[in-house]
Amino acid sequence: MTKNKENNTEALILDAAKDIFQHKGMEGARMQEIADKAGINKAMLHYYYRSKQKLFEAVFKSAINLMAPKVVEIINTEEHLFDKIRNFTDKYITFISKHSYIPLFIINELRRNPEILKTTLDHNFDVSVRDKLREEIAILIQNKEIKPISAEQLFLDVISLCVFPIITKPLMTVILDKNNKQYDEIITQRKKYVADFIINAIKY
Amino acid sequence: MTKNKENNTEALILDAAKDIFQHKGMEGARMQEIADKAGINKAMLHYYYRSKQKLFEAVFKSAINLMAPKVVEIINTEEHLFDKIRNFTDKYITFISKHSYIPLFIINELRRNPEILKTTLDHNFDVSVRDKLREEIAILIQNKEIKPISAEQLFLDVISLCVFPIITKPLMTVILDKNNKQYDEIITQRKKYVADFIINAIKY
DNA sequence: GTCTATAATTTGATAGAC
DNA sequence: GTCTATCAAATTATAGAC
Repeated sequence: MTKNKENNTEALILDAAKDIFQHKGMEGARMQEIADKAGINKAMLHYYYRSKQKLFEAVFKSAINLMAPKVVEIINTEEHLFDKIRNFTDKYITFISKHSYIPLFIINELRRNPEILKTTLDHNFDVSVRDKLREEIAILIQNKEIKPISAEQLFLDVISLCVFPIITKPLMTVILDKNNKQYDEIITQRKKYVADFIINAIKY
Repeated sequence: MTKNKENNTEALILDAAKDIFQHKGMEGARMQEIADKAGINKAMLHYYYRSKQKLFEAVFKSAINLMAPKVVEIINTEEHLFDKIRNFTDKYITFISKHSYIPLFIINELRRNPEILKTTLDHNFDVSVRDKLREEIAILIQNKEIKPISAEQLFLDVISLCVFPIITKPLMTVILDKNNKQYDEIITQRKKYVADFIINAIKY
């Protein structure tokens, strides 16, 4: 069937493009390299995606749509905040470790083009999710379960502690004088460590 | 004097190259753009630095030599750990805010070329600094002033909480629904907030 | 839909005059 | 040391056969 073949090649190209773009960025990536990785001809990239820019945008959207739901998913559960934190740090560190190139890819592209998110993220991360977290925190503060902190700062803390040590692995292995395996073990330990750290920091 | 003129043009080129490379990366930067910014001819870049790669390396070394001493400086004081943390987070967030493009520049280049640090950083961040921090933490644990934590994890915590929210500003303004000014205010508040957060997390 | 061949442009680098 | 002019290579994009 023609339709299957179309989808197959198109998906093949996108997979190859993800790999190359996410590792080398927009400027560092070469269309020829993507074609080679996909095992097809360079002309096909233009047949399906018209230009390098359009292909890149498809990859970027795919990256955003992979990452954003993971954050929302856990915030939207009905657990106690402390359980949310434990769940999130564990799952998110595992997830980011598997896709360690994606956060940097997103951060970099956003610096090049700060507008690109406005057409992509708004639907995933809408007002209700933010408000829900703010309310939950407000109640816990009232009940004196946690210290008076802002939801924004806590959100930044959680994401920072999970993501930054993973994306800076090449730097941190040198600074901390660890080999790859030793550093991976440090990251594994963080799955539990970070949750305890945060909860100790905010609880009364 | 000829010598002055030499240094002047050379420095002019390096300044322009810092600006362009640190914002656009190795592949995104254009020699022509650097020449324009320096107000001189493109041929001059090659006269002083021979190739794009060599010019880039000069910029990278300059970035490392700007960042690394700041970390060592504060760790090497004789203050109590809690004061070190307060001092460091305050000064480091201020410093990184002023040079917000440099951390990402270093992280990205290290991913492209993980070997480059071995000839640059080793002298700045040597064994004695690491050992000193480890010892100090060991003593505080023994004295039951802080919970039993590893120096490596604490180091990662401190750097992550300071740097990540700054380099992800374009992403976080959208997620948290803040404008530039509001987000800068959040970062300013972190100068005190982060220290309290960390100390609460580790103290008995 | 897929391929080969090639056009069109960009860009790092150099030659050579002053 | 500095400039103009130009080369040579790389790279995106397209034309056209099958």
